Amino acid sequence: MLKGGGQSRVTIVDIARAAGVSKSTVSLVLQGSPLVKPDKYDKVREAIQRLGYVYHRGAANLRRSVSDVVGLVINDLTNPFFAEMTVGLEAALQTAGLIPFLANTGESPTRQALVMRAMREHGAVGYVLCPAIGTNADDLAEVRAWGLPVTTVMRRLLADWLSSVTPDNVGGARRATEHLLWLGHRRIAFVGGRVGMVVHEERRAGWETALRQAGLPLDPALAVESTPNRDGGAVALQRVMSLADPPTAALCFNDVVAIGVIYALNGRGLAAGRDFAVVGFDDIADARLIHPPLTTVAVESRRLGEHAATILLEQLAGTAAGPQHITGDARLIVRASCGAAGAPQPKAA
Amino acid sequence: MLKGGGQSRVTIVDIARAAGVSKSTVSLVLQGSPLVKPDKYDKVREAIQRLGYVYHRGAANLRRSVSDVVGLVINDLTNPFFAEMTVGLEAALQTAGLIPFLANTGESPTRQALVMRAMREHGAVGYVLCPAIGTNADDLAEVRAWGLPVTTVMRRLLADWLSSVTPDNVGGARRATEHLLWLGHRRIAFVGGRVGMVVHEERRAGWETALRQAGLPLDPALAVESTPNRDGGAVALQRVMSLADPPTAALCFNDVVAIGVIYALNGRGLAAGRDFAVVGFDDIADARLIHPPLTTVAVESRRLGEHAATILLEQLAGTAAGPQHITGDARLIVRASCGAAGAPQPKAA
DNA sequence: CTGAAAGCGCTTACAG
DNA sequence: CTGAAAGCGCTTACAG
Repeated sequence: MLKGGGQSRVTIVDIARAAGVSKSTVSLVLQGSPLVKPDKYDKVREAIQRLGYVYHRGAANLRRSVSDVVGLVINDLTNPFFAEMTVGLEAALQTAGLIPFLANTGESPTRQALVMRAMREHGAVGYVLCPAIGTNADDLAEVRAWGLPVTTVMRRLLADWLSSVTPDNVGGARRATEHLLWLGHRRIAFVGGRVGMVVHEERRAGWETALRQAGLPLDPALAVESTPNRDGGAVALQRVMSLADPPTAALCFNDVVAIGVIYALNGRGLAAGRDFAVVGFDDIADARLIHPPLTTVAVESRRLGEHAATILLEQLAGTAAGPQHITGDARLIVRASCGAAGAPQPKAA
Repeated sequence: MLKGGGQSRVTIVDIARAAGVSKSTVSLVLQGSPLVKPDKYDKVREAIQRLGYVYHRGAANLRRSVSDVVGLVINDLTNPFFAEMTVGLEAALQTAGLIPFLANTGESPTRQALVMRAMREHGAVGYVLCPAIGTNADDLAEVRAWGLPVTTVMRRLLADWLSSVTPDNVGGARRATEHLLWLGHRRIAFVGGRVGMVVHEERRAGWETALRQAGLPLDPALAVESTPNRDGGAVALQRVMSLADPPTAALCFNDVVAIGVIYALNGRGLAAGRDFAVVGFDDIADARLIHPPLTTVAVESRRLGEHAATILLEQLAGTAAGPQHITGDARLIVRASCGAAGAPQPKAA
């Protein structure tokens, strides 16, 4: 609200006067029209340079009743996984000539609503949304009423008007669990995350499916919730290890939780990959750098962002009929923390 | 460019008709003017709700010749340090009622220029810029010509028209080096970063100052450049350890480099904090979680972003005369990697 | 190939 | 307290 454009702004009228043409001609030059004669074209360009003219896209869009801004509404940019995804998203949209409004909601549904409305008032014609924890479909009722395309990414919401891009959480968790079973484990925990988070439900479902298909009983005590961070992982591990019949392996909600688990194992004098098998999910940058390197399910964060951009672009172009859904890859990457590869560093207990 | 606002947009004229008032009255209601009688006021609000009107801020700003958008141009959002800083920045600006256009340049000066121009065309009235590596003042000549306030954050540029917010790199590096000297080290390396990066120059200057004040000779072989990431840290450590007279301690360009150094030490059978002292810079989240916990210089990333927001707001309000400069804190945090605290985990060589 | 005129959605003096 | 009119910076038929 604060500020004007400085001293009186240079407009196409000024350019027209300086170049000795009408303002329509200037407008045509601005749009690269072939209708303008080269000599006038050059005069206009020269005047633009000389007067330091800057195109007022808002005015143009107002007249044409179009807009090229899209909203990117992200739950938590300080999480490297989401940051990576956002970067892929933003680059793809920018390449397509759209101008992305990017906002961080810090996992606050309230701020999310505020920000989406501000973007709308500024002409957003579509959104990519990674919803804040606790967002439900009702929170988006106002957004829905706008009738604009919205694509959720990573966190699916239960609403049929939304497009979505998610990794194959169920399949990835199933394959990871199958790998642990193949290594001979029979007591496999599922550690971390919160019931109610869609991602948690899906990954846990993959774990359950693998156990069921192996004919193993489902012990509810082996699935323990936590905050989805390192501390949560550490706490959850303590919980599960204090069971009468503790597990020998854990599939973790994500890599960050898995790293917490590895530290907690160290604290108990146990080494991941030797005394206990740990598998993560996401394949964040830290996964390969921690000791032992973390076996995990790789999710292509940047690609997920690009997929979301693709869907949004199709919706905006009107070539897509109704909401679209893309499921991204979730590939098991075997490193040392599950004990399948030889851990490179010999350690005394 | 793609898209109109869907089916014909609801405007204040529609609201005026529906509420049986003139459009000026609607406009006054929108601005919360006390001039409108309560009964008409309510009628208007009701019509707004019923017709699903959304305020067209672009049109309003065009008419008033003002704008509330500011540009946030960030080098690399996938780096947790910059992500954190950005979040502080964005929140502060949003709270002030501005609407921040956030863009990631991926360390590309070209993309940076493109993005800043696009923002300008969309009405940006000021910028906070964390410049891409390799940006020099000339790259910003066009930006400068716009005459808008620009605040750089973290990476200072040599240009007197820019405001800046930076941590106390020189002081922090000096204090860290003094601590290593106090612990008895005499061969202290400065590892990582690239000559030409202002941050590198400043931190290196702090290291040099401490050595000089201690009366120690400056051995140029002890300062080795690297890419500012883990791999760079690992490579740089190898370089410095292969000297005829290797160091016993290293001040690292940043924490990420320091973590690379710690891993490389492990690879040589050495333990940071016991066989070799390592100090980082930044205090990223990983610093306290790695083993051994990293002694480092804490930079308040979020605060830096908030400082930058403060400066920009003052410039926009016109209360600041000329460019402003803020230097943020840089506090030494002693953990185990420098050997001052007892490393908690006993390990065999 | 170029110029005069209308209009995008809003705000703001200015009458009444 | 409210309405008619002009105008922000642009684009787009429409004449010529």
